[in-house]
Amino acid sequence: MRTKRNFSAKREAIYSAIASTKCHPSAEWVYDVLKPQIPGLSLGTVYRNIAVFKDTGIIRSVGVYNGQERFDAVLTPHSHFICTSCFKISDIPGGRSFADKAMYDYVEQECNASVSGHSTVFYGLCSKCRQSDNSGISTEKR
Amino acid sequence: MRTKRNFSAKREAIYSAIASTKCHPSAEWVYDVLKPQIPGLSLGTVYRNIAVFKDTGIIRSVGVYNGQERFDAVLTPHSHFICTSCFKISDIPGGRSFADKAMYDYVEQECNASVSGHSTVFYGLCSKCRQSDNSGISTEKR
DNA sequence: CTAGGTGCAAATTTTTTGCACATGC
DNA sequence: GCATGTGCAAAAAATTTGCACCTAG
Repeated sequence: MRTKRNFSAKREAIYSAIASTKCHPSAEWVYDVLKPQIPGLSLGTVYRNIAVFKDTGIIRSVGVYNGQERFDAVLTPHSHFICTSCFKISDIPGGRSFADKAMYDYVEQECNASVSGHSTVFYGLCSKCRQSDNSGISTEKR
Repeated sequence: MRTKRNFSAKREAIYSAIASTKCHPSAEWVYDVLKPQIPGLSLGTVYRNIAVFKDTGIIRSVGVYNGQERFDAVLTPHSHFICTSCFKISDIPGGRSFADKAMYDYVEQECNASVSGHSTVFYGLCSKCRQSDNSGISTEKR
């Protein structure tokens, strides 16, 4: 019954590409990174395996930014900072989650819902984008 | 110089459709709602006007869920609850923002960035989806 | 042999855009 | 007349999917 987590070599490679970077990659990023090493790799396979990982729960979606969904293999609670110019996503150190059980209870009561998670995202300009100061150019769309 | 905020009748209608609902609509929702009243309305116009509103800052994106970007005309700080099954988005009453100036400072230091905003999203199952209990079916994709 | 995994290309879906026309001032 | 707004349809872009094949066990 194999490793129980990853199966084929490609699946393994796709997961480990996601897990071994801090950039919270998109499917295309994974494909672009792996394609040189694994010439016989197709984008569809990347998407299909990412779907498997999401279902399994071994990766999470960080959200869709600039038209691409971004993923994270780190499952411990943490928050993100997202640059609105280059869409770089960074982890916020310290592992603060910005909401405790009391807040979950509050939301459950107020919304009459069952809350299973939350996410806090800070946005602004990363250091690089502040320097190259694209002030007038505005945040690119797609 | 007209009203200075909204111009054409269609633009006005599009903005007010967004502003007068609590559902945090998508472009398509706006189109579907307005189309019967304004038969000569095209989806492209809805998208173009929404882009104008975002640039102007009179609406904000709540994020992309289930493949569609959702918008909010309420600009005061507040958090959202999102049902992972039906993608209904609700405001969380109380206007809590879950992050203060101290946190902004912390993130700015740690990430070496300039932070201009943040958003907190709780997710789970809304009351309706809990009842119709789709437990096994998992959260639909597109 | 069987099931799962994959390449490939076509299809879907959402959003953007080019162009010609309309409208208000 | 001019700038802005718009319909329409085509284009883009990201993602999903059908199908045939292939390979490990």
